[in-house]
Amino acid sequence: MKTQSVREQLLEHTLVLIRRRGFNGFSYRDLADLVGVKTSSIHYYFPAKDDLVLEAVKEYSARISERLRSVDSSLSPREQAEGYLNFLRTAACGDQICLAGMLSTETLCLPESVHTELKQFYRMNENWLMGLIERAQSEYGKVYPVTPRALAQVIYGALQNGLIVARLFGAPERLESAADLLMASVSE
Amino acid sequence: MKTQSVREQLLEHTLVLIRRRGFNGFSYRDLADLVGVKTSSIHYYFPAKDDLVLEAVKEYSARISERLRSVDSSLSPREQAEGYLNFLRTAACGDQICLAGMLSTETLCLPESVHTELKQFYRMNENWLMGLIERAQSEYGKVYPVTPRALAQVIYGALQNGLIVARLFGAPERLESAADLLMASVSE
DNA sequence: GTCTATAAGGCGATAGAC
DNA sequence: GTCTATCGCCTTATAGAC
Repeated sequence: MKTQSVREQLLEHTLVLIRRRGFNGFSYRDLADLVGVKTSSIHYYFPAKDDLVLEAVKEYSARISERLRSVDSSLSPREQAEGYLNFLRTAACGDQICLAGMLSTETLCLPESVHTELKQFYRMNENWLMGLIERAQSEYGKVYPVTPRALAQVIYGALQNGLIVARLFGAPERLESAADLLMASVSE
Repeated sequence: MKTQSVREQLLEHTLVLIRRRGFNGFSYRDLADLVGVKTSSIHYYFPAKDDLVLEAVKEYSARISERLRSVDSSLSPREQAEGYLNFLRTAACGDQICLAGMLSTETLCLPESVHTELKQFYRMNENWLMGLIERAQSEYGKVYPVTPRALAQVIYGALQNGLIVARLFGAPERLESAADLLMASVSE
């Protein structure tokens, strides 16, 4: 466990708070107590709550981007999908959903700058899944009832909802219907 | 426009407020101002905010239940699905997502009684879609890469996420990828 | 039923000492 | 950088008059 600066600790706990309770579901006091500072110290690093959430979504997006980028593309689409799903399965066993999935329901309460980041996040994940599907299509000659783009959007949306519903039902296996469709879509 | 009792007006505006901004995103003051009463009057009908949200989700669920029940089951699966989608398309053109889709992200802030209603709501919609898919399977001899139950869960989750993302992107057509998969799944 | 008044505390945010 | 102190407002909720 590496030592973190106060700013890093604030951002880290903000990620957790948002993924658990949403932008409107936590306060500066909650965050300050977790880090062990006073609320006024948060304002030193993040003048307004909008600044905090913007930095949080940028950080979260950067982490997922790095994770996608680090996937070994010499693996088969099936193996790549399995790795992607195992990451989501870990989340489905806890009480945190995707940060973007949470914030996108709070769209009307968030500034344009956050919308921009959230849209980019969705596109990044959909495009990555679409790449897998297209490769399975060209290499295995698979045929789909809808376009690879539409299928990627459906699967990604179902995975997002799967995390939400897994937590609601207290049943991580709720993610598996979407996982099954993804695996079926990229398998030979 | 029928005259509504104060209680009915409160519930009606609560549905809109939750679908726009979520449970943590509106206050008794917001609601009171919309109806034109004082906040203390809300407490007369709904002692606590938890009571208000519970009644709201029950009312919303009853409306969707009635809508599903009233679908003419002599229509083809394709026609039934088209009607279901047109209802969702109307929502996707406004700024309100599904009430259950919104509240399910706020699970950790809501009482057990609301969880129970939300779970029942998800099951109702998934079962209805599964019925369509199973009928298409038996009547048209369609084969799916996953079970009808899993496919119904995937499609319903993708439709829920579709409403959220349609609003985020300001693009109602974002719902169409999930709509396309549903239509492909129930067409001859 | 609806109101006024108020309780008791939480909210984001700022000023200024250290 | 972090603190104390405070501002001004909002929050849910209740008591009691009408």
